[in-house]
Amino acid sequence: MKTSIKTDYAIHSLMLLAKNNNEMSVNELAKNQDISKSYLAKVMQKLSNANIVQSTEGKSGGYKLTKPPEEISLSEVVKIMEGKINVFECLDDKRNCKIKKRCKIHFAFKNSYQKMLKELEKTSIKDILDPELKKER
Amino acid sequence: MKTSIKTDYAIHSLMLLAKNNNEMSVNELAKNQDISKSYLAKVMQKLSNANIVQSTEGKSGGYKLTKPPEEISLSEVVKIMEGKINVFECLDDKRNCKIKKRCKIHFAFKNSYQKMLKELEKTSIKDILDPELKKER
DNA sequence: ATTAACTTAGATTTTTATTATCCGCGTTTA
DNA sequence: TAAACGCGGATAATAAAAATCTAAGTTAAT
Repeated sequence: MKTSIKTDYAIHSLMLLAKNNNEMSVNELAKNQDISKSYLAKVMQKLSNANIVQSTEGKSGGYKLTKPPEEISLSEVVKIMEGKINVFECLDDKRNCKIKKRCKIHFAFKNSYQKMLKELEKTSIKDILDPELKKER
Repeated sequence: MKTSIKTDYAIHSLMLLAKNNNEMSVNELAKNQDISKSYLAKVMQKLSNANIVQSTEGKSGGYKLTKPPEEISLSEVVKIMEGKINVFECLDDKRNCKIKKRCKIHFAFKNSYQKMLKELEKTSIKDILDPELKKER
């Protein structure tokens, strides 16, 4: 059980946008992280659709945050990037669990996932903007 | 982000063992759930190695619980079946995150996963043994 | 003692999901 | 009007998960 690399890309891209007050293009973001540009483009699209970043099209376009980094929690990012999550198999429709609504396994896993998100709410993009690096210089 | 089907198989098998006080073979367990026998065999092996069930070999062998179902939490099962979990990609070594120990992302995700497990500790195999079915009859 | 039903463990294959790439289009700036 | 960008769909490559296969060792009954 792990998060997709998309969540990783998203978090690090948001961090870059937070550091750089300016707009950044996918190209810049990808180069900065040394990752696939076209894949990152998808990630940025998702963030854009979720209104966590704003895009400007055309030449010299790019992305910028729609709100200050302290207002973007990891929970929010995870929810956007991981999409509809089925922490327990039973939660999606592969096994046709007939008592889904009353299923206690379902209930327990759903709750536990909520607790996870709740914990992630405590940390914002600003919080993780490595202040330790500054200290070390 | 979701748990593997192995966790699903494990939980349901433990439930079956809890209901059936007797030993059950992989064959019986698989038929009962209508799933792959040889794959379930792997799952049961893991549970056996983790000492959550006990196996007896040879003809008329099978598995039984090593402790009462109220003492087996979903947290325990998840930990066994999902193995070393990387809720955040950064936690494993794909990206060579140099500051792992001090990384705040790492820290946040680790914590959130702990919260998830803690919540799952509250529910035991006994708890999910569908008492609602009994009520409805 | 031999057979049948079982667990164990490794190796291999199949299937599915994730990650990455590609392409054509619409938009903006120089 | 060309260059640099975002958008979104389609497709390909890769990796991981799930399933299957095989051979061995164990026990109980015949």
